[in-house]
Amino acid sequence: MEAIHPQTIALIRKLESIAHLTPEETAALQRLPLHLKTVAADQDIVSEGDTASECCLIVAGFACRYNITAAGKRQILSFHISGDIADLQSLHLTVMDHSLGALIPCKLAFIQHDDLRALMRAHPRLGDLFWRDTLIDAAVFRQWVVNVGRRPALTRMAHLLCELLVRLRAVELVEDHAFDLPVTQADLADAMGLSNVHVNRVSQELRKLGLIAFQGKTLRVLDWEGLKTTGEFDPTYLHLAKKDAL
Amino acid sequence: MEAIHPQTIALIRKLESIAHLTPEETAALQRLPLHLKTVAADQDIVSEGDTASECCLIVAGFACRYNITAAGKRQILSFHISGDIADLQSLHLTVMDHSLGALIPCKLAFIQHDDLRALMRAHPRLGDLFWRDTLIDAAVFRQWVVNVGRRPALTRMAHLLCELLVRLRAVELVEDHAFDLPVTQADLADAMGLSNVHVNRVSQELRKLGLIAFQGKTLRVLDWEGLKTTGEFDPTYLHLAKKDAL
DNA sequence: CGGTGATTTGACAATATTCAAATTCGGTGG
DNA sequence: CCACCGAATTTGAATATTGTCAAATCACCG
Repeated sequence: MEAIHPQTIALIRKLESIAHLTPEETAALQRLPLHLKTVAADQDIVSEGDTASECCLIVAGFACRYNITAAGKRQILSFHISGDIADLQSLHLTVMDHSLGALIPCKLAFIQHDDLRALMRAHPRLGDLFWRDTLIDAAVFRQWVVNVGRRPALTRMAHLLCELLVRLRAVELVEDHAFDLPVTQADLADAMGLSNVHVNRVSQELRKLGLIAFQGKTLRVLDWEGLKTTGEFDPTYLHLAKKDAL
Repeated sequence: MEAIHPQTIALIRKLESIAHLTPEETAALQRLPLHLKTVAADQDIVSEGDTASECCLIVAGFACRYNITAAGKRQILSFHISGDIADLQSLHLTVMDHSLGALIPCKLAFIQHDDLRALMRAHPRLGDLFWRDTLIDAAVFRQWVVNVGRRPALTRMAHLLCELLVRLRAVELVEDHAFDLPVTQADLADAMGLSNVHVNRVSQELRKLGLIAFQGKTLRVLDWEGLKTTGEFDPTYLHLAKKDAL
């Protein structure tokens, strides 16, 4: 009998945010064999060009996928939080076309592709759910294309913060409209396709508008409706199952 | 016995570009029930907010997925060509978070979700292949984030043209480094997050550099190596099975 | 406290946008 | 076959947004 892994709690919470799980499915997820690991801040978890035979579940921390252009500029492609399998696509695209890096120290749990495949064979609905998860991933990429391509800097930043709040709330990491945002303005700049200087100015403006406030590394949303309006934010693209309090 | 549908040739060619198909799989694809339809230029095929129960195979033409921002600006998210199932994601994300529109008159073949599900049940490898296809879709979105977020306009346009050439060549729509590009500069602008005026200037520069030439609506790549270099183009992210002549 | 990294500020430059008008292209009808 | 029409492309000038560089201040951690 395999052990029950407490690290899967985050994963189960995440999957429950996008679909319903049966007790059998939950139990099967809890029995997934895991290889635990911690990585320091600014370390690559998987690098562009690598051939993957396992997927990386973020148990705790804050990670991102990114690419470096020929000109040496970094573009962050997505942020990943507790419960995310950040490189689920490696199941069918074994060579990495981007890197996965830790933005702060992270607790990780690696799952062998073979174990995932066995799980999906035994529980086809979980297979569909994992597929759905990668499709939501893609929906987020699409919104980022819109954000970076067509929204001015202030709107862009508001939108990104809205997305983070909703995603973090889905896995119960938001309390009273406040959450940990343990990244630098330079990281945010690389996510939004802006310079760090400009992010700083836009961040100040969001604060002057009374929409947000920083208390150290925790971000408090002071005016959720205002932030959503400023960010033109519509959470449909996150395809959450529980649509409460959006 | 179901009929064999010639419209599936494009789909089969496309799928063969990203994986190998067995004769049985090919035969099963050819028997897929199709609803044929044609749409005029600038018509929506599926609109944001719609609930989908079928997927749209592009048999011929040129389509795009797009979003309109609150400020009324359009961001094109992807271009779709012969052989693409442009909204395969609707299989697991039934409400559309973006629209699918025809850029020129298109021949379409709609496939019911139920028929696709039956096909995948009978041929699990095809299920994996469709999943893989949506993952490549996501990989393209990621590259577009990089393109729009971190590459200057000239590089951005070169990269987009490289991508189109490689994708079109994979379905045998490129002859002698030339292909049909039946879209306006305004369409390209909306794909790259630029203004139409700037696209015009950048297009002129690519021509002055001797990298490309237009003959009406057909684009001829005069210097493929140069265009790849200018566009910082690495086709890995397209995850093609046949890597010849990249 | 001291030092390192993050944030903030200011001045200036570069890139891209907007607006408006001119030109070219492609198709259509006389 | 040519004239004409609307759409697409091209051009120019002025403007806006964002980037770059450099320095100053702030904040956290040992």
